[in-house]
Amino acid sequence: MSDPYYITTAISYPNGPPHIGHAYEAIAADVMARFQRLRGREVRFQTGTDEHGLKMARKAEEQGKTARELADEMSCHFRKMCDALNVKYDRFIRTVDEDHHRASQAIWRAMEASNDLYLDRYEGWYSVRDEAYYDEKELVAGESGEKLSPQGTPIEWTVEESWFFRLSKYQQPLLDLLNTPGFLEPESRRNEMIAFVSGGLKDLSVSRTSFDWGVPVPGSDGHVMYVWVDALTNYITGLGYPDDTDMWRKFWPANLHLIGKDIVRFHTVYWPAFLMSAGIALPKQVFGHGFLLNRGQKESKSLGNVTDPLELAEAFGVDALRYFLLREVAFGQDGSYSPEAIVTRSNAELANSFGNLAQRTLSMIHKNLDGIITEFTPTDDDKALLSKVKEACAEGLPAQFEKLAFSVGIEAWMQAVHACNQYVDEQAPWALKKTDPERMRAVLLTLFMAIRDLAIAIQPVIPAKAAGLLDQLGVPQDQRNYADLGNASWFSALAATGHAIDKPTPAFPRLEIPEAETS
RNA sequence: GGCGGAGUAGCUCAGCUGGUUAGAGCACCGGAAUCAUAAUCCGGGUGUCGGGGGUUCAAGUCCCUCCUCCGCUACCA
Repeated sequence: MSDPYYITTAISYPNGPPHIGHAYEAIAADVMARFQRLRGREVRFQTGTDEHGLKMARKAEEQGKTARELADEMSCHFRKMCDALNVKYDRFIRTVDEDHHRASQAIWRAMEASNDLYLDRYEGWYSVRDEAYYDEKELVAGESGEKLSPQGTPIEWTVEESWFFRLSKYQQPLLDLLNTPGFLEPESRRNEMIAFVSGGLKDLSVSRTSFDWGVPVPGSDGHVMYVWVDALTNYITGLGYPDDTDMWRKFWPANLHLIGKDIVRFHTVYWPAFLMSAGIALPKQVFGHGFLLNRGQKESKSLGNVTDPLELAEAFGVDALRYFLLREVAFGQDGSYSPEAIVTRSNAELANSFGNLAQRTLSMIHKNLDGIITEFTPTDDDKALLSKVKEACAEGLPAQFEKLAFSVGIEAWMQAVHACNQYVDEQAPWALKKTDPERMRAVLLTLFMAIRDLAIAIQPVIPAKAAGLLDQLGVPQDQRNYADLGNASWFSALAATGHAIDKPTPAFPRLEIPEAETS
């Protein structure tokens, strides 16, 4: 058993095309998944779409389609986005999948068996858009005096029979859970949820009769599950629940649910309560990341500033986008992005610092050593550099990534890149070429070794570019894990093969800021 | 209304349990170098650390108060 690691993103509600926030979460999760794989762990990474609910049903109606047709069409966009962004999931789950219905009904029965579900009436003002009921008191007046939800969305008086979940019963266990160090991060979210649960919990309405686009409640005709019950269940569906599969035994409980800060409550209050009720182990960690703002502003259709993540990827490259998102924004906090910021960051760090380091080094090796990698005797300077690089790559970056502090980890890596450029200037191999060719060789090959470490370490963030660079170096595919950083003999092994590098090509071309669009 | 967070160099932000001249990156200015993707390296910051008051030998770092912004949450007439 190789230390299994199960990570999930939230499943996206596909009532519109994917936006930058979806891309951000998917990329962050993918980076973590790749990171853990490269650490030698057996990883399972699941993402997908949450397709049930009244909003989807109505949207389909508007478009003259069946809900299923709309779901098929929209879900596809999300899957394509993942594929385009090099997000390598093991399963792209859809809540319309047959096994998901089965799992949802199974967890329902398990909760029912615990006597946590009961039938009652629910009536009140219901907002379809918010998927929530409101008290009369909460309503606000619209422009023409009509009643609206606090969010300003239309509401309608609704009376329905509904199943309720005894959430109130789980107040104390939930508080204990939330107070468990590490369960909910970042800390600010933890405090919010503790405050919320401390304030008392009301039982939760968990079924609807007003529409049928959902998972049918077993043994209760006319009821479909409230959207969050089945949505959250996706995390265990993907492992085979309710069957006692190998995957289930290996990967549950999940190591990490990576979600947006807006749905922390569902994941750290409702979901654990459902699991406790059903007698299922709880996920080890939930992390609520921040939002990405477009030049400091939230994206919205009305502002007309919605960005298609695939356009960004196309304009700047997938890896540059991935690098930017994880490097620029402190994970857990909100962040801001703009084409200029992406270009600036990518050029400064990927093109100028790291890419150029590789290019200048490999170019000199190619020209002055015929590209041939050979053994050499390092001096103290060389050892000092390699030691610093190794520390950043094998310890600094991994320690931070483990804590989901991606930007801090990348910064540690960047420090090592700077140290290499500094070393190049100090050693000035171009001058040694005339005075001491043997020393020049040692310097260039020291850099060669450093670049290999740097490329290995940054793989989770920029997988395609890093692989391209490792290919240029001649590092075998199966020797690119973090553990290989500790392998001191790789260089000798490579030299023994008489390996010679080809004429290098720049791995990270400089980007240009696109012409300002007149919007 | 309550709880919590934030307000630090032009911009984005670090600054743990209070302690030498408050830091980093970007941008900007000057210099060096010329292997490299006009890339690199070195040097350059007198910032009312949101305002005011207080505690202390000493406060960005603690306390009070006010202002602004954000998050969660509640609700009265």
